[in-house]
Amino acid sequence: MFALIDCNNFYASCERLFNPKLENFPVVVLSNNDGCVIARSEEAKKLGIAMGQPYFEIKKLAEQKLVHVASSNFSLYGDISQRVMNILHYFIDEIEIYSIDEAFINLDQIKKSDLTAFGLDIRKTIKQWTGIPVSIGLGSTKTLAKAASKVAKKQPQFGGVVNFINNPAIDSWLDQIAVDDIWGIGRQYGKLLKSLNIATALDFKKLPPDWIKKNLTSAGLTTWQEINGQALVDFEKEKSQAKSIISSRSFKQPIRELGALEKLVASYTARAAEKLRADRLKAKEISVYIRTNRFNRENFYFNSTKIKLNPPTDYSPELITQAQIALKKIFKPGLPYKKAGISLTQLVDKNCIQPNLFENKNLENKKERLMRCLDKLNQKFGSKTIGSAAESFCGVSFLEQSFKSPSYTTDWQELLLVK
DNA sequence: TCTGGGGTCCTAGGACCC
DNA sequence: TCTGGGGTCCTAGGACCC
Repeated sequence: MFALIDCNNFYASCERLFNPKLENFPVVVLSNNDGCVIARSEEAKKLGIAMGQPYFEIKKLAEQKLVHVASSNFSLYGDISQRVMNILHYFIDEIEIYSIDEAFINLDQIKKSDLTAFGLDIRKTIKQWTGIPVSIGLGSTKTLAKAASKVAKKQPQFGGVVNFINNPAIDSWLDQIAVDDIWGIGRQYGKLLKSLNIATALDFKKLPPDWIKKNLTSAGLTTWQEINGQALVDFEKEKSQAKSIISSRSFKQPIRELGALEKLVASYTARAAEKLRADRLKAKEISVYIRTNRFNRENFYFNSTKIKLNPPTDYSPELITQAQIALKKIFKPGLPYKKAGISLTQLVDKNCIQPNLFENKNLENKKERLMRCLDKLNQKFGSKTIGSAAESFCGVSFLEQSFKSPSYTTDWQELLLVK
């Protein structure tokens, strides 16, 4: 038995915490470069603003309807997320943090007769201690718990907690959940299913498994089994080791010069390398990609290439050197590039690496100490305090964030002032 | 004019082997 | 004219998640 705790409209709710005037007003949060809408308050949803909609499409509406528009403030959201997760830990030892705004708990470890009341208690405490509203769904599988949390979010009469465990009405609720709202059914499968008149989670539940396997592959079959009450997706109490680390950005204005791209790729690589070292991993492979505007079909250019790293490394200068070599291989002069990114793949535990017979132990130790020093300085004095000259630090920002709220809880300079 | 970022998993098909 | 059978491994692309 599982419960899913899901923060409502999380980023929008975070923006409200320190700006209570926004309560009952529409709020949206934008992606990087203030490009797309990535979170909406209930009021904003009611205005018809869609998830992922480009900001320029709703700008007029937002002005007319006094929508509060916020650029994304991930240091704030990350910190509030931690506070919510800490409260869950207060109730229970083991939680599975599924995303920045969601966590599963395994109810088998709860010795309580009334699980719904337990959920209500969690919800009330999170709201009281952080100000963040959450929805909680309980189910005999993770997929059912997810579905229950959707009902909890949409049906206020349940006080934010819906229990599907031993619930005789479960099928009538599944009949009210759109098929593409099921965890594991996305846009493409949703389209396919709807074209066959399979509109709700209940319709999906009744499909023959062979058909699911054939058309939605094995992952789809797992979803079907979970909807039918067979728990296949395990509770994961330990965070699994990362398999890849990605760092990429779109540019507000297109970039044509190789030099500028080199600097950006270097800084993305430095950021990914920092994460790599924080996770005590090394990479066996680095890949780089660049692309032009994907909404301009005629002259679209995308290319990527990868380079093997032997031996595996977490040393920023080496990674940056290789990233720039890769970039030069795929760079075509004169194109208006809109995005570049790098990814580190084939990650291995840094302590489980076959050493090179001819490696210079002394030099390797020096490199490691240099990286440790770099990470410490950047931690203490702020990111990008020091770094590789290849990153330029030229002061040119390619990122636009016109509506960013202060980092109220993570930066001494930006604490909330109280009169 | 303007369109995010960071992940995981599965599968078909192509390369290779004998 | 006609051209086997049984494997493994890798990767690109496509699905999904938040």
